[in-house]
Amino acid sequence: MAVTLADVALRAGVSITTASRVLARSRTVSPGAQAAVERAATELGYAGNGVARALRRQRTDAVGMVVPSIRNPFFTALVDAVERTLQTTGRVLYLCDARDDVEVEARHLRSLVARGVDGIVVSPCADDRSTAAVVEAAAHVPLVQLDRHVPEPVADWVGLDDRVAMDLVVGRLAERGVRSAGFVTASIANSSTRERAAGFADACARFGIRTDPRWTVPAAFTIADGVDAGARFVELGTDRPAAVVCADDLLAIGVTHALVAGGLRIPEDVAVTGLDDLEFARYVTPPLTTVRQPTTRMAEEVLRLLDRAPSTDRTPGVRIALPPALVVRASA
Amino acid sequence: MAVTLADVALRAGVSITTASRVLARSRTVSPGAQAAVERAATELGYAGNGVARALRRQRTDAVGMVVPSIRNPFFTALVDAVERTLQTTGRVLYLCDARDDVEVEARHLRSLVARGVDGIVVSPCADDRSTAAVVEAAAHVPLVQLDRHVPEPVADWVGLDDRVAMDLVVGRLAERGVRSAGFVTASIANSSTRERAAGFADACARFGIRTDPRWTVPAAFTIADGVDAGARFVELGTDRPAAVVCADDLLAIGVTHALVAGGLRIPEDVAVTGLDDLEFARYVTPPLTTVRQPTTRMAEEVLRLLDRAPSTDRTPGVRIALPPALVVRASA
DNA sequence: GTGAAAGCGCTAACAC
DNA sequence: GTGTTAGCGCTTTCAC
Repeated sequence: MAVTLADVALRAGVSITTASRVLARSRTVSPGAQAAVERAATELGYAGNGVARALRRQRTDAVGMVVPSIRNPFFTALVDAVERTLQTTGRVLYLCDARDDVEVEARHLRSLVARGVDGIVVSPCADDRSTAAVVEAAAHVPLVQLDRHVPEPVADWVGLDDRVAMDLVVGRLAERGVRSAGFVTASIANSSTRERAAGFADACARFGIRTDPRWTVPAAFTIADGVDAGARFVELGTDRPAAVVCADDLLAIGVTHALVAGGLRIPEDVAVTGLDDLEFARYVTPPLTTVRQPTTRMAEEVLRLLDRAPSTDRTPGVRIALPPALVVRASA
Repeated sequence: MAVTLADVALRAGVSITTASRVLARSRTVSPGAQAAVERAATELGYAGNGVARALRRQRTDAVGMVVPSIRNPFFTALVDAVERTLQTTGRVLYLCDARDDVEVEARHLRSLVARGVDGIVVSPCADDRSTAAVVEAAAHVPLVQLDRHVPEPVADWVGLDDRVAMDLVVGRLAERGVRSAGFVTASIANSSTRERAAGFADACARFGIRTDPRWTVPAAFTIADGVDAGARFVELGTDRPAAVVCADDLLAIGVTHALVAGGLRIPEDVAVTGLDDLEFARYVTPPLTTVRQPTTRMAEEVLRLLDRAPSTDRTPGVRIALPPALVVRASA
């Protein structure tokens, strides 16, 4: 059996309460008792029981995070930022990977709630199909959405201003004299894909850039799907647009790969843009012109919202859209 | 306040015990009571309290995992594999990122132990400096090391047969007629770096490939450090080796980038090899020749060891080295 | 088949 | 400053 507070107290010759007080630093204790308890604890290898502690205190000092896919470097960057920020408050982060599956996502959400985390940060993998689970979780514990969000304003959200992002990208293309552009995105319905598609269309209209339904290629947020999409543009021959705007960097990396394989020069024959600014973006050939997401800033805002006292104005559905920054490299 | 079992029982008109039996499916209950409890539970939105449950049952059905860096795609691939395997047993995985910091690693390990996870999977970021924390955690809960391991045989380990991996890579180079090779690795002391360096040296000796201290470049497991290392080889001019063997794919990607930027042709002027077979490895220019780690197999073995009944022969320090597979692409 | 009661290990009143 | 007492919400004997 694991050693308990009672064991420590017994050995130190004090009451359980006193032992608790020194080990949890909750109140001042006489130097003698202090020393005795500490000594007994180390001698016994006392590790504490966080489960009992959590049950009694009704809090765990842990926050849960659920991301659509841990294989997507953008989300790991986000996780990294959240962890780093969280660490300053002495809490730990439990990360769960939904693996792009709403069922798995729902399971993780329920599990985190049941485990009594003090808060949840989630990027719901799919719009409406994620809604029920997010609403359910939000009913039990403070929850804020990061990057993606479900349609209804059931919980706060922090993410990128996708409209501005698309504006920056398309504006850059216009500046280069591009007059026609295609769009590659993930076909799954979620807030990111929707906003970016709409933003792309608007921006093209504004800058007088021609678009065409045949140039809108649905995929998933993976390099492999980007390769497939890129191949489609190669097949198009001279009917292809002067640029391909991608909804994220993974797709752009794949598209780039396929276009180059198809013998096209980037950006001379086709310009390519991404979105995220992954670390890899600068190491592909040619280096990717993209838009950077302010992940650190996002993490800070998310935790600020999460820690908002429940008493203060809990207007649910606060939306914080952070501004992106254009990163010009060689691809466009 | 959250709704408890008592609330459900009250509303269903049964005892707490009966409600518990229905909700935990622990014993058969009369159909009437069964229905009443289930109805009351949904009406009240009962979510259960995993903390109380865990305290009483002395288990959490959760396993913790600590990786050196979530920014390294190899570890996320590993996490993915472990999660996928774990899911089949109905348990959840809590992932912690040590961010290459032994202090953070130790904190996470302690936190997981205190939180009563049923098991821990850890890839210790640094050899000896990780030992104390790993030993401490292993003393409290079943623990197995994955990929990296601390020097002492304090806990089981599952990983790659690094010697064989280096043999495959160097053998491939020899096959191509390479007669001299440099080595780029992370300078931090851990089992992976040590084994791979030794394996490289041995294999070169066996295949009659010349090495040189000046060609051994220490770095960290990042693309950026690979770029720096690659630049060093460019500076070497004609003194450079005919091949650069990298201890992982991130380094190889960076080295490739720098060599190309330096005007060298790969593999004609310099061959480059990696290790891991990240998804990204096939999309760099030129596609990377590397060695694949059997992540799925690793995950299975890790969980098998973790779930070994404590009663059975607990010979600590079982080491399972899985065989790698050479993946030949254009870079070597 | 059902319920009363004990208790997992800890913290927080509340006395002293 | 210290200890006694009463739970946190649940599962599990043990009677009925």
